[in-house]
Amino acid sequence: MSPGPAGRPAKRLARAFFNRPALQVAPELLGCVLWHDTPEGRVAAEIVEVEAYAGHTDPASHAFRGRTARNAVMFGPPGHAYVYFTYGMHFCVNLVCAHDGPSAVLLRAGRITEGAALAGRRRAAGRDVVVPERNLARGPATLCQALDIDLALDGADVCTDSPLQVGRPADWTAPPAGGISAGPRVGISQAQDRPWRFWLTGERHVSAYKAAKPRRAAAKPVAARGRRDGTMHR
DNA sequence: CCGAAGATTGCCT
DNA sequence: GGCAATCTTCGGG
Repeated sequence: MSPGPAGRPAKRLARAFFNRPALQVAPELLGCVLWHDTPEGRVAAEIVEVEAYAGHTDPASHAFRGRTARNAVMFGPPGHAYVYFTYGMHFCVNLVCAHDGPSAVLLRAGRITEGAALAGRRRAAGRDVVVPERNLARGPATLCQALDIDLALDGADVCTDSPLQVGRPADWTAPPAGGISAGPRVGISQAQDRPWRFWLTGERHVSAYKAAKPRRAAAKPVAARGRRDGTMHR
């Protein structure tokens, strides 16, 4: 038993919990609590929305095309955090599942249960705004910002002592009282038909669904490409 | 080496 | 609803 967030004792999830297919683990993470201890304090969140990503059989998975420097953690043992950087400014966090995948569960949204003031400061990030409680961790990148999760935690073992922990509250039940919903994953352009996104039905902290929309290619500059010396060509 | 897309977010119209 | 921001990663030539 590890000390969970104040007022809501949580038992740390064992490695065996993660040593299963992501599709099986994903819905069971709903209602569990993720927390990150930093010098500033602790921020904890109840997980309300997740997505499962399989390995070789899932074109939407980062691991689909094999191991690279970025996704290396997904190819390692279960129970570790796979954190990646995307869109030039955002982080997303996954929990690695069964080794024979590789597979992982993306944590998409949470309800802050401890450290809301700190989370709010991080989310405001210098802007002169007050982030509504509902939006503190409503989306994979905002969840990471609220909990200060970045590449320093890539590979962190959440099943042993690490600043990042995941626990199951003492009052956790499966299925949750309100039920679980499933639907297509957000923001992907491959395998959009697989209903591998899971969320707590009716939970207000679940992110708003946005279908993947291909971005128009950036307009090419009028100046010719491939010539930096001003040479014109036709 | 270069180009294009990306498991997104937030501001603007 | 459209799209800019911002840069890493990856695949193709």
